[in-house]
Amino acid sequence: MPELAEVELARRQWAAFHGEPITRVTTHLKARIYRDCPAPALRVLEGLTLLRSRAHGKRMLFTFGPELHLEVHLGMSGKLSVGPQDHKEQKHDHLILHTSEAALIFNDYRMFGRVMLHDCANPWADFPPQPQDSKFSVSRMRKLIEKHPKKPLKALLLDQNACPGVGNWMADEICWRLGLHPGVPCLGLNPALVRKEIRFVSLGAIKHVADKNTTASVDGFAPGTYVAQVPPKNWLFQHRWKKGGHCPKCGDALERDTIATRTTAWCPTCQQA
DNA sequence: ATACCTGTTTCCCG
DNA sequence: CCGGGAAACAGGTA
Repeated sequence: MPELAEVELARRQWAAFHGEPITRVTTHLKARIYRDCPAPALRVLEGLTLLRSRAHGKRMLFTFGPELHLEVHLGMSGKLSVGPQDHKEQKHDHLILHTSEAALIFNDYRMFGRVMLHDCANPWADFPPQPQDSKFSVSRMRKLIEKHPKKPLKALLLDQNACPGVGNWMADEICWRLGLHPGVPCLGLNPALVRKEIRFVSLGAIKHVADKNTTASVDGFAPGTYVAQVPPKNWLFQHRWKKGGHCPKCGDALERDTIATRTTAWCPTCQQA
C-alpha cells in the first residue's frame, strides 16, 4: 500500500532505531529487489550505526555515514517492520538489519520494491520539491501544466517528477476534490487550485495515515503493534474500491475504469470532463 | 479458476 | 528526441 504517507510511516518504524548499531545483516541472495546492487554488498552495514533517515516521495534513505546510505523503495507490496531480536525469518523477508534488540525487516512478496546503496554525500541532490515543501509553488505547478498540455490530469498527478509521492489512490482523491474527471487534459487547469488539492491530500494523508500511528503512545513502535490507519469517511479513499461505492459528497454511484493506465474511481456527478 | 492490484521500467509506436 | 500506451515484473487475495 505504499504511497507517500505509507512510506513515511514505514520510515518511522525503522527510525525508532536511529543511534543503534547494526550487528548483522541478512539478505536473500536471489531476491529481485537488489537489481544491480549485489545482496552481499549490504553487509558493509554490519558494525555501522543507523544515524538518521528521511523520505522523498515513495523513497526512503537510511544514513549510516557521511557517504553511505541505504535507499529503499517499497514498490507495490513492500513493507518495513520491526520484529524481536530473535525474529523468525518469513518467506518474503529479503533484507533484515539486526540490532542488539530488534530486527528491522524489509518484506516484499511481489518484489517490485528495491534497495540500493549510495556512497556519496547526497544521492538525492537533484530531486524535485515535494508537495509538502514550500518550493512546491504555484509557478512550478503552472510550468508543469504548460509543459504537458495533452497529458491527462491523473497522469500528471502520478508523475513522480511532478508530484513526488502521489500514487493511485491519492491521485483519485485529488481529482475528486478538484471536481474534475481524471482524464481531463492539463491544458487550461488552474495551477493554484491543483497545487492546493495536491497539498491538501498529501498533508492529510500524512496526518491520517502516518501521524496517527506514531504519536506519543510509545507502543506505536513496539514490534507487532503497528496498525494501518486510513483517511476518514468523508474522503473518497473509503469508498473507491467497494463494489457499488458511492460518492461521499453527493451519494451517487462511483464509476471505475482504467485511466492513465491505472484503475481509477470517480464520481460522474461531481467530476465533469 | 480467474481477475485484479496504493508502482516502476522498458519497449514500442507515432 | 518526445509523449503515451502496453507489457512485464510476481505472488497473494477476492
